[in-house]
This record gives sequence, C-alpha cells and structure tokens, in this order.
Amino acid sequence: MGHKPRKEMIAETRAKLVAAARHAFGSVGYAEASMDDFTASAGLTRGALYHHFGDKKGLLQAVIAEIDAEMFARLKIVSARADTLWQGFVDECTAYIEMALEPEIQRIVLRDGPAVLGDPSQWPSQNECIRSMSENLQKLRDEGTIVAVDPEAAARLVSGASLHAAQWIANSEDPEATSKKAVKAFNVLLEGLLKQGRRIGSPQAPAEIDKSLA
Amino acid sequence: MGHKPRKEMIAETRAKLVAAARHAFGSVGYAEASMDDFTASAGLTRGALYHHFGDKKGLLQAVIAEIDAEMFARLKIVSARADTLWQGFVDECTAYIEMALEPEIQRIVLRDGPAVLGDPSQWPSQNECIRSMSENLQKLRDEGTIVAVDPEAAARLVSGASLHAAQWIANSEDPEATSKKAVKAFNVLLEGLLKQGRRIGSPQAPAEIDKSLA
DNA sequence: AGAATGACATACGACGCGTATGTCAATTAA
DNA sequence: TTAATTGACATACGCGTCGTATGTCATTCT
Repeated sequence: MGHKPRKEMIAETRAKLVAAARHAFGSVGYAEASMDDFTASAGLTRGALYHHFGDKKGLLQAVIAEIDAEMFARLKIVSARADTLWQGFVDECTAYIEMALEPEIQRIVLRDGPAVLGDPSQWPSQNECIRSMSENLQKLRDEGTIVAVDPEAAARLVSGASLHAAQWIANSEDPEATSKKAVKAFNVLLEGLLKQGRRIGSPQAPAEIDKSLA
Repeated sequence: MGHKPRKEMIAETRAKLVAAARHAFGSVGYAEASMDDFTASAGLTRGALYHHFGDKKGLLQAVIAEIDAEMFARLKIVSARADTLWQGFVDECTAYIEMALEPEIQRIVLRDGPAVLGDPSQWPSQNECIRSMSENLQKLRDEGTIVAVDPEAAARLVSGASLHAAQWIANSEDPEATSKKAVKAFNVLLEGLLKQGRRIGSPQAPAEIDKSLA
C-alpha cells in the first residue's frame, strides 16, 4: 500500500502545527493559548512542536511568516493590475487597510507579534510589504508624480497611518461611518505626496474599503 | 511620634507598587516580569498588589494610565507655547514622535499594552492624547488653514504615522539619519492637510527631533 | 472599649513552559 | 540483507508563576 513519502509526512505535521497554532493564537491570543491544548487538537504533542520550532516564540514566528507571505501575495496582485502607478499605490494602501481589518491579522500580527517578537520594522517578513510599497513610491518619484522624498520613509509613514486607521475602524462602534471618515482623511494625506499641479480635490478615492465591512 | 496618616500610607504603597511595576515592565517586559520579584523590590508582597489592582492586567492599566497622563501633560505644554495654531500642531506631532522614541513608552505603551489590553484606540487614556490633537485640527479647520477633513480621523492617521515612524527610528541602525528622512517625509504628508495656497515647500520643519537622539 | 472594616501577608493549588529522556520507524552502510 | 544511525515524535519531570483563599493586625467607628 502506498504510504506517503517521508518528507511529505514531515511537512504535513509542520503545517498541522502551524495551522493549529494560528487558530489558537488568532482566537484566544498568544499568551492564553496552551501548547498542550492546540498540539492535541492537531493530534500531536508538545514534543513535535519543540522539535520543529524550538519554542513557543519560534512557532509564532512561523505563523506570522505564513500570514505575512499571504499578505504580500495579495498586495502584489493588487498593485499589478492597476492602470497607473499612482492608482496602484493607492490601491495597495487600500488593500493594506482591508487586511488590517481582519481580526486574525490584528491579533497575531499587529498586537501579539510586536509584544513577543519586538518591533515589526525589524522582522524580515513585514519588510516585504514595506518594500513593495517603497518600490512603488520609488517609481512614482522617478516618474515625477510625487515630490522628492525618501521612498522607504514615506512607505513606513503611510503604512503606519493605514494600520492605525484599520484598527480604529475595526474597533469602532460604527465601522462603516468611521471607515468613510478615515478614507477621506487618508486620501488628503496622500495628496501631500503629489506634486502641486496634480492635486485635484478628491480624485479616485479608494471607497472600496467599505465593501469589506458588511 | 508623628506617624503618617492612613490615607497617605495607602497612597504611598500604591505609588510604590506602580513604580516598581513600571520599572519591571519597562525593562524586562510585561510577560517576563514576575509579580513576586517586583513586589518584593518594593518591600511588599503580591497580597498588596491583588488588593489594590485586582490582577496583573489591572496593574498594567494603572502603569499605562500614569505614563499616559505624563504624555498628555507634556503635549499640552508644547501646543500651548506655539505662536500659530499650525505651528502648535506640528510641534505636538514632533513631541509625540519624541516621546515614542523612549524605550519605556515603546515597550509598555506601544507593544505590551496593546497585546494585553487590546486596541489602544479604545483606552480612555490614549484618547486624551488623540483628543488634544483633534482639538487643534478642529481649530485649524475653523481657521481655514487646513482642508475640510474630520479632525479625529486626521489625528488618528497622523498619530499612527508618528508612532510607526518613531519605532522605525528608534530601532534602526542609524537613528539620526533615519530621523531626518522620516521627518522630511512626515512634513510632506502633513502638507497634504494644508490648503492649496499654503504649501510652501518645507516651511518650519520640526528638525528638533534629532536633538533627542544624542 | 468592643466591634467592624480594611490593608496587607501567608499558604495553597493548579497550570503552563522548557528540558531531558525514551521509543520506534526510516534511511544508510556494510 | 542486516546492522547501525539518524531523526521525528511522545513521555516524564521539575520549576516558576499566577490567582485565590485564608489569616493577622492596626485603624476607625459606635
């Protein structure tokens, strides 16, 4: 009978552990998640966990790396299908906010992650998302659309504003109304990046954010 | 002999507990701080702690409330002594970033706080700082200096950008150089708030941020 | 002065983490 | 083919930490 090959079994247990941990971290939080509990829910024990990930923090790193890879992939798709560079940048910011509205991302990546692993700007994964935005800004600067400003600095400021806006929206009493206000203000700030002549009121506002708040 | 009155003794023990916890949380972090250890360092036991604060989270709330009160007081001073409203707003943002550069604030308020107590936008204390910025923006709008935008939304976006910028700066390899880039980009974004005619390149850049990075 | 309140300390139980050790299957070598 | 070795995982143990339940003593109220 065809038993699965070794490597696949191992990868499968790793995946099961990451999935179980991701669910536990996302629902009850890192500190409250018992390793005994969620390893058992995956049909395993803590032994497997320590073998593959070293300790609880190592597992959190793996979970965050997985989530961040997904985020990065989603961002690449969004920015790739835009008509103009500027529109792609705005769409990417919008997607960033939308993702930050998801409870699992908020809990694991935005709250527990920084507390356990330190400042996110030092993570290898988070920097992938920032780099994506930085590259877009770099091109926009070369293109002459935005003013002369350090791309990475701008990317980090914009992502910071996005993340805070998302958390504010997600935890507000009336997320839809809050979203509208945040998007408008966000657009105004982004226009600070544009060169003088290009400011045209509120152009293509990323109003699609609202659709994710059903 | 003049023994201190009752109320003072109690307030004193409360203060000692908060101070000891603040130091422990700020140095080793919330999760690694042993209640037995830092209560002992204050000459007390966990009994006193549970009596006054209920649990470890309650103590963290008290510590954050204290820190946040200090932050709010510093912000009020800064915004009060500015010549113009806009300058006061910019100065307040600058002060906000400067405070977020302090390791104790980063660790307790920006990292452990959100992980343990949930999203900061829901804290009563953090909202004090946001409200201060919101009020300034409200006045700037009435005055006609900035475009029509929801003051609270703008305040939250700006504070989000500030906080992320500060963490990026504080944890970067070359904080001074990073600071310069961040300040410039930050200024550009803030100019997005200004009405068309008022954009004058890089006016009164808050370059004083650098002096806190000695 | 006696009772009651409240500010703490002490004692206890339980849980969760990390490590050290054990077991058994799968690969490799002879 | 078989013996040796690797490595994936389970089991067992000790230790630290948290929360609670209980105890004690001074202060305040009647």
